Amino acid sequence: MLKEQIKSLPHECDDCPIRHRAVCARCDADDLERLEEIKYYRSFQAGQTVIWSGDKMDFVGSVVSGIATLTQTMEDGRTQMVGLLLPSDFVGRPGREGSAYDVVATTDLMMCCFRKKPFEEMMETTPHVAQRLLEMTLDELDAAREWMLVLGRKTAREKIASLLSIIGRRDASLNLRGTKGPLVFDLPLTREAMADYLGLTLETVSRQMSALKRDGVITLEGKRNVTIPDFGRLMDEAGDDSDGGMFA
Amino acid sequence: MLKEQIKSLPHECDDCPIRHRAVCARCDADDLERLEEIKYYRSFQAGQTVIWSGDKMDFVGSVVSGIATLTQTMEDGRTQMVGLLLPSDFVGRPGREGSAYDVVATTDLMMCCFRKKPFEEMMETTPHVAQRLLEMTLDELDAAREWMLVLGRKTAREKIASLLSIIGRRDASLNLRGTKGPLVFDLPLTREAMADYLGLTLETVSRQMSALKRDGVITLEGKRNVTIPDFGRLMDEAGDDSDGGMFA
DNA sequence: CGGACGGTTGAATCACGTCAAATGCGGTGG
DNA sequence: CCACCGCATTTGACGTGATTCAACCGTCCG
Repeated sequence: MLKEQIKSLPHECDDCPIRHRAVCARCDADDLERLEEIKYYRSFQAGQTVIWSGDKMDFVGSVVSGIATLTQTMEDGRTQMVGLLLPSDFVGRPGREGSAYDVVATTDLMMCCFRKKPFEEMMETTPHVAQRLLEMTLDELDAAREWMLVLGRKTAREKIASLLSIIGRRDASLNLRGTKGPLVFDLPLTREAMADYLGLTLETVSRQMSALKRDGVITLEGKRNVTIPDFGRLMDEAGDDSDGGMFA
Repeated sequence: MLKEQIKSLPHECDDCPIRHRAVCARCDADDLERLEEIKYYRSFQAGQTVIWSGDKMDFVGSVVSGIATLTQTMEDGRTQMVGLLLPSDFVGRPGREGSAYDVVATTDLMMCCFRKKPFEEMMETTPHVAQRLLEMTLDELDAAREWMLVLGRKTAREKIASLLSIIGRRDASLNLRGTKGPLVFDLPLTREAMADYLGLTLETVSRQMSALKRDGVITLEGKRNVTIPDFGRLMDEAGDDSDGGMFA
């Protein structure tokens, strides 16, 4: 798992796994050529901090593979996750010096970075990048707002079910599987990270996971491998409309 | 208060109160001319619903005056506010048919609306609008994330203090007053709306307001008029760094 | 006057947090 | 191979902050 980094040699954009979803999704060949000039790859090990809140950022970029978290921390140590960065998600904000959040690699992580200054210039001149970034930011805003409902109004059990359904759905859409039949995936988060995501303590997370298992909503193989026998059931537990909002 | 609507006759953009903050902030004379052609004004009374979640939206627009809320509701009636729309804030999402949220006028409200189709076309052709919208959306995303920390990790008392400091600060910046000396403003929200904002019950809101009053953090004149004798003290109660992040 | 509405307050309950101890597992070294 | 450690996780007992349910108040308005 340590030497995975070796295969992290620079890709060509053409065969980049996030080519069609990332901030560069709408770029044409010319745009890509310009991007190639200002881009570079960086890899991080699981647990490593990508940026500290308040630190100066001289790049922006996309998650190519792996998972990272965006967290905010209060002086007394209480922390809340405010973003979960999956492949194709964008990191950093054009037009701002420092990072507003801690960014931490949860798994081994590969990032495609762009030097910030030239990237900002490119945003002014080529519309494709800015358009796509707007679209992605609007999506993130919607996700953040859904998350606010979870944090503000759902019970612990509903929160867990919501998280599992989000990850399960996202995983299914990545792997092009439908939501019929049992859904199996690895939970890429520790109990503590789940707690930070949901505004709970890790003990409560653990208890509710056990409860969902006991009640047959989920099955666990080891601590991290989750299977969902009935996705509709999980949606009910999450308190969500179980209408067909799949593949959003 | 009913006949306020009468003075709501169409403005010229030139003397629009939100000219320099709204989505049109960066537009030049030519851009404005194009906008004028697709814009119209709509007014709403306090309590009126601007759009229901799921309804088709044939416009986007800016809040010119008054306050509106963005809320999400679960089937069983639990509701969470996910946005507080103050003058200059943008409503609606280009490239989407329906509204994802309920939008409700909290006070009497004036909106500057643009027909959606032509607005979307304009976004493609004139960069100023899209650039400004991206900037505003990124700001909203930051606000949503700060709010997530409030919802997930703060106590009831801290939540109330956070809300008061947000409204107080915003009010001070609108009226060009500093945060030195006592700060006085009208609370534009009912206890219930505050509860929906903070993920609390209205009883808890009421109790904590009383507690903050009892402890001298705030003073109330009637139910709605708040004065903050010491803003730093309020920030402490909110659990925020009381550093000088003013006028962001 | 009476009813609607927003707000306050009290008492009882409960969901979740806190504190503490136990379990299980992979890794490391003897 | 086994003893030992570190770490994530589970589980239990207990405390508490926020919700729930309910009574009550003041103001506005027909």
